[in-house]
Amino acid sequence: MTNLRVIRSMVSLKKQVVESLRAAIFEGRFKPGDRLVEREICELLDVSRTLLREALSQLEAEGIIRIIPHRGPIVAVYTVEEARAIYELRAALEEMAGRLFVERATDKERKDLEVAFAELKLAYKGRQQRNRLAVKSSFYAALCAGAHNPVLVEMLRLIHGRVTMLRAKTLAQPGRLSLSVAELKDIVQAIKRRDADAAAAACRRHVMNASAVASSLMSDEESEASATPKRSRAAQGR
Amino acid sequence: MTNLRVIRSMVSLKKQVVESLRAAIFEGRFKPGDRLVEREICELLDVSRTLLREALSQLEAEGIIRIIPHRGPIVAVYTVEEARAIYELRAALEEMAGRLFVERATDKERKDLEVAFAELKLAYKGRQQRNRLAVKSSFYAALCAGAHNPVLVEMLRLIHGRVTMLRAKTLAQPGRLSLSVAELKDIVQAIKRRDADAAAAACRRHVMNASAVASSLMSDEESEASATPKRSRAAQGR
DNA sequence: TCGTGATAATCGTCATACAATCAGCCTGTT
DNA sequence: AACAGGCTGATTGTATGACGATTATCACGA
Repeated sequence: MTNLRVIRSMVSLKKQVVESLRAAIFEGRFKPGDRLVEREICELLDVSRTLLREALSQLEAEGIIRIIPHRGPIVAVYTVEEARAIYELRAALEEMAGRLFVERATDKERKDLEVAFAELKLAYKGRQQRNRLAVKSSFYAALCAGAHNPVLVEMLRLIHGRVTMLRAKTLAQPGRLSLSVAELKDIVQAIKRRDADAAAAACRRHVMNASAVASSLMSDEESEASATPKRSRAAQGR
Repeated sequence: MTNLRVIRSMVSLKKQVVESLRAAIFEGRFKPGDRLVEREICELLDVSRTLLREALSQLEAEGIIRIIPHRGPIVAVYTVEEARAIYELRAALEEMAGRLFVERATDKERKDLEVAFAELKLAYKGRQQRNRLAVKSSFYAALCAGAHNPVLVEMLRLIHGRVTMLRAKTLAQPGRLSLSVAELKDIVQAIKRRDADAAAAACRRHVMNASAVASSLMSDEESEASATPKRSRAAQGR
């Protein structure tokens, strides 16, 4: 059954714009707090303001930018406490995913997960940063697929977006890599044993470790920021 | 400290449009599957298509409408299995909220919750449907406030939106009311005892009961719907 | 130094336009 | 009668340009 379909992937320009902006932000080409002036971005992407604004609306709904009335969109800035909240929720959701996977995944899905993990283990030995993100993301995709809960997957997508932004700095933490692989291995093994509680616990542990690293980094940076005389920010009326 | 602020409730027209549409859908003025033709809605709300489309984008992100390429937006239709997924996630989130409330709520927040529950108990004795929704929503608001996790609250908002749509039919289920109050009472009491596990369990139980009712109703309706041949809508202009 | 007003930059919203696509109808052919 | 194909109208996707409203900037005078 070869795929005869015509390209037809006219993915509606708008989606292209959304993805392009999201990618740009995740890659750090726009940093938290940066203003995204509409006309500039229009020229950059070569689309109309109408369309761009629709895309920005969507990104705001995803929580990766904030649109301040009459000032325009800025890349979202998370406070330490929001970061904690994000990881806390992520822990709950991934715990749930791990448990559901054990309860519901088909044999094929279990196989897929193991394959994804094998690839991940391999990629983490190498040195390419790029590859790692892709591989990790496909590991998560496999985990999500086995949970058989589309709404959970949707929420995890949102949360992972926010985590990606937080991780902008956390990345490339020395020693964290091998630890991370070990944690994921725990998950995979618990799943293999069909031990739902252990899988859930392993998922939660993995997130909480990541959270600990991230939040220690963030608080460093925060204190350093508050020590630096920062340009005064306009009061946001309450 | 009187409030001198000028009205300034220029809540950005766009937000008004979003809220107006959301309310209309929740009230059942548009039903799942209905097409939302852009120009008609424009006239209805007396706003430009530009603005309307931004609002629709946002509603799509919230998951209460779906935009089908080149066919336009329709009110979201959930399958039985999506409904199950929604309640499943809601259970997990509210369980989390209940637990966090016990762990973190201030005395004032605990008091607020009890007040909200008292009002709810009262309102459920009365006969006004309207009031009940408002009161229940403020009960949840109190619960969320004490959890001290803004991201959780955000996700719960999304989920509750979907539940509201599912509940369009589930509502006014006889006997469910007093049961529901009893379940909420369990939550409040567990919280009063500062028993996090019990509070979490009570929250989960409450959602799972609601889920059971909803899904039995839905499956009834589903079988009936598949038996009835759907009618096509006729064009009115002649 | 501090207000204060003028000025520029940017956003919020609108009206309009047009190509691309979809849905239903018509028609001609078999 | 059935059906392929084409025509037409409705609707969406995207672009353009405009204009008032609001915020930010900055120079200027008390």
